[in-house]
Amino acid sequence: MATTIKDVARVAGVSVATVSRALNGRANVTAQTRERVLGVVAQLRFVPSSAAQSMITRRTHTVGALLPDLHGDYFSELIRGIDLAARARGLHLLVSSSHGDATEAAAALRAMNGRVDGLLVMSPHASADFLWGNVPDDLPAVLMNTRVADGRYASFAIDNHGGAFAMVRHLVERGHREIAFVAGPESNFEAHERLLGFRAALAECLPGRAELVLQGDFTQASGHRAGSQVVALAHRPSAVFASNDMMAIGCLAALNEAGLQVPRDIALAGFDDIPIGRYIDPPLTTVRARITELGGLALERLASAIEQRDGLAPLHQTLRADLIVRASTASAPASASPASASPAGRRRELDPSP
Amino acid sequence: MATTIKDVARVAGVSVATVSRALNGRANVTAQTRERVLGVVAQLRFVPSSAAQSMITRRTHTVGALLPDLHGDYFSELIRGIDLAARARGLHLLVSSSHGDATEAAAALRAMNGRVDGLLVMSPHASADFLWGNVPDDLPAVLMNTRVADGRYASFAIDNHGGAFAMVRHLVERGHREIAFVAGPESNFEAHERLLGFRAALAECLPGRAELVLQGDFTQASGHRAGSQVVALAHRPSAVFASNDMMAIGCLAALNEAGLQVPRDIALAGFDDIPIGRYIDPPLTTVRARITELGGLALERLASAIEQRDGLAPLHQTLRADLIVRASTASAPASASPASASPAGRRRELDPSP
DNA sequence: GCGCCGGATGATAACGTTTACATTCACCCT
DNA sequence: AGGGTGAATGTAAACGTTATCATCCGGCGC
Repeated sequence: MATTIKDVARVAGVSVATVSRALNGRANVTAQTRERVLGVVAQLRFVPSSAAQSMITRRTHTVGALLPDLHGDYFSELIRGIDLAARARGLHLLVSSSHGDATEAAAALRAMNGRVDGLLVMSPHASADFLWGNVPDDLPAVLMNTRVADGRYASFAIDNHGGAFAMVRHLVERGHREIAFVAGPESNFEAHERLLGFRAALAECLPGRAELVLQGDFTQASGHRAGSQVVALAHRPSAVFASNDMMAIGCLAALNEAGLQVPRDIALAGFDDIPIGRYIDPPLTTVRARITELGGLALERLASAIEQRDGLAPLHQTLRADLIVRASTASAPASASPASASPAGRRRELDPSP
Repeated sequence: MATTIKDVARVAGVSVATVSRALNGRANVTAQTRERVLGVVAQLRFVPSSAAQSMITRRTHTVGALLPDLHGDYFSELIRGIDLAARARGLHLLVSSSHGDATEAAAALRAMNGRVDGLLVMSPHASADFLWGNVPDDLPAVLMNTRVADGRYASFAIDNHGGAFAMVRHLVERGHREIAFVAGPESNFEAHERLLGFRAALAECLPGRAELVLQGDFTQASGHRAGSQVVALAHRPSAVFASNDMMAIGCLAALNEAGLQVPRDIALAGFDDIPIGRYIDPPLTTVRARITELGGLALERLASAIEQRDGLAPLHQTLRADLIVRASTASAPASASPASASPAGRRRELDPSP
């Protein structure tokens, strides 16, 4: 039987109201009384029941994060960004992930109801209807990397399209004309955007070329398979652009196993800029998706939506995705004329930030 | 103003007690009544207030996880293991991490009070006193990879000592006589255990040799620094054993930059078996720390402690850490005689599991 | 035919806070 | 001097559930 505010009141010789006021730092309590109360609180090791508190204040000081998965550096960084921001705001973080289908995601969403003051949603299942059906109207929510763009929710996204576009342009500038693209899972919004960016760039930079798209699912294993497929092609492309770093790394392994050297024999690029990317050999050219920042921004946004219920405008913000050129696309292919050595306005590997 | 159980009762024309019974699947409710109630519940989109529920039942159906950090694959896998097991048990997961010092960790611990039914603790600050002072006596807790071994809490740990020992033995069998060890942060319990395992193996397999220990902090960057130090050594060791994979990968980059080839010029080994390890070039010999499993087991254990309050015996369980031999330690150093080609009882890279 | 039994349901008291409102009391102003 | 003022504190009503006990009612045994 845990100690309650009544025990504190009794021992301190005051009423429960005074204890509550002293604890919550209300003004109208004598310094002397407050001190006595706080002393008793410490002595009894009293901790207010957050259930009772949130029942009456309707605040849980907790936000929920609905994630599709937890595999790999990507989500680890995302959670880290969210957690950091949440801690700074004094909010707790309830995570829920690994739900295979929409039904499971809906159940997870519903189960969070009442436990959280707001919701951070990153889910391939997050259609507008889905959210509307499972999130109470008055619960603030912020979307991350989803296709939902109606006016109801604020949302943040990486510029997947622009990033993919920039990467293709970079490869073309390096002299590549045959670029294989390793796609992510078809149902995934980000994967789709990256594919569209690839296509758009292809249409603009290499008009008329047939596109070479290999199917992957964002896992290293699928990248490895794609790499093997590339090796087996009769007419081998001079560059492979994997739509995330994990697949690029899997692909690299397959290429190496086949005796191909990157970038001498074939160029390789990824997407995300996961920390590991700069430590593999060769360091991976990629697109920096600032995922930690994405998580942090989304949480900040959610926090202010929670604080001032009236609600800010449900703005959609896209985070720039910068091209990071490293050694894996270093030299032009033998068949092509060397491109300009160092295009301006391109980011080199200078910054020490993770 | 959310709908409450009273609204449901009013609309369904029954008492709140009956609604509660119908919702909780109690036996003594007519099928007809239950159906009507459930119909109204669906119609009103009623969701019970978990605050009110947990206030009276004293159950939150939530467990808290206190982690030291969230960087990298290690924690990502740990959280995944915990989340998977929690979902299977119908428990929610409240994560808290990134607390630099003991004071912050204590605050995090205290803030979880009342929000969770149990605690999963992995913290370098988790001394016995620390826990005793900040965790209520009646709150079940399970420790992971900590030095606390008194009888109060159940705990799980990776066999860091045994894993490090096995790795050194493997390297010695491969003919290595000069093995550099890249240590983790000094305050970290796991890092310490791995160092002790290294020392013990050295004492047994290469008695009389001076040990070569480089300081690291489990980050890739520190591994890179250690690699540079190794390169600069007048008398270069024939193998580097980094006490986690991330440092090994950083180290690999430094070795490559210096023109050294692994394993031809120098052997390299890590610890943890993070997923990325098998996709780098060369694939990394390492020790498999089954972290996902660790998280899952710890949660299972906590869940049963929560269910039957009487409390199981506070047993301590150590998870075997298997040696995984890959290419990064493939060939014997030029100076040594080739060891037996394939020592029995050693694990080869066969299994497809992550 | 009457009392009893047991299953369904209702009324209501918890649970531990916060907060609106009431009370007390010292002090000050006219 | 007397009433008004305002700060400190107390009282009690919420909050939305669950659980305990009471009540009701039909059926059944004697």
